[in-house]
Amino acid sequence: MNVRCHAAGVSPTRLSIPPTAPCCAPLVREPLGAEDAVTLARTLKAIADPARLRLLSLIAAHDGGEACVCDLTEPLNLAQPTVSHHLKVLVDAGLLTRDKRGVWAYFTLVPGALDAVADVLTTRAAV
Amino acid sequence: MNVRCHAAGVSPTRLSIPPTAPCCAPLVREPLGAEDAVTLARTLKAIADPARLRLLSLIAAHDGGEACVCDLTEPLNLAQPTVSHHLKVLVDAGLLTRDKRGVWAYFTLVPGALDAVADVLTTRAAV
DNA sequence: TCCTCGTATCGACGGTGGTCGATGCTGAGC
DNA sequence: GCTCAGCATCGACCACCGTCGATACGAGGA
Repeated sequence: MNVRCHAAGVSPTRLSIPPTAPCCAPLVREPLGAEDAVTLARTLKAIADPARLRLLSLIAAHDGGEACVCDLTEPLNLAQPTVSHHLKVLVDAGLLTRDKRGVWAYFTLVPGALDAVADVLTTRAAV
Repeated sequence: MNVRCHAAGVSPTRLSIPPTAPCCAPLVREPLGAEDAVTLARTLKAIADPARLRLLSLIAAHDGGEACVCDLTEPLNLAQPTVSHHLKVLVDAGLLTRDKRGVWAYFTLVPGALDAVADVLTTRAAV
């Protein structure tokens, strides 16, 4: 039903995004400052929702690592405004990029964004 | 002011806790199921708060990797019931352990709990 | 026993967040 | 021009969450 979304098949413009550093130093190395805590919490709040976690997962697993809203509404069983709202939250958090091509809006994971969050949470020594 | 908290100096009982696996497979490998998403989101919601992030950080950086409520109230500039509430949330999420010795309650990071969350978020190949 | 201290629980308040229907906007096609 | 499809925004509703004062509980000491 959503096949035609990708039938358009415009060649995607690959933009190189510098790996985002959402915050600060590893959580367990030194006491977290108040401001850093707010910043990191803001990013984590964006991920800490079942719908948004599934959105990230669905987009990552989708063909080409990108998906439009019409691909995501059905598997999440949510209304279109709700999905659009969640996607906006993820974009504002720097975890997704929106690429509007024609009528469709394609969303892609920002490379390194999730990893940066994971690094802050890791208690093991960094690579 | 809080020095006497640790003046008691009871030898801590080191309990070996099996590394907790909060959820599931890496987020970006395969579409996340609805139930797994709820589970993971519950854990992330516990971390996605400035006060709780600082609590985790303060406890990790504290002497012996443990701290009591009286150590945490002042640096967070929060009332004691609020700190106690946040600690309860973290304990319920499996991120902290409460060890009540006498009048004081000592909190410790659950080893591997944060790492498990980080692993799910990581997009890189696991070690 | 009574008192004190550290902590947990309760109740209430205000703020925030997830959800949806209705509506507006913008390309694509006729 | 008009219409339609895909998406964003708005407004409203309801639930949940963070915070605090008041209070209860339990252990230690006088």
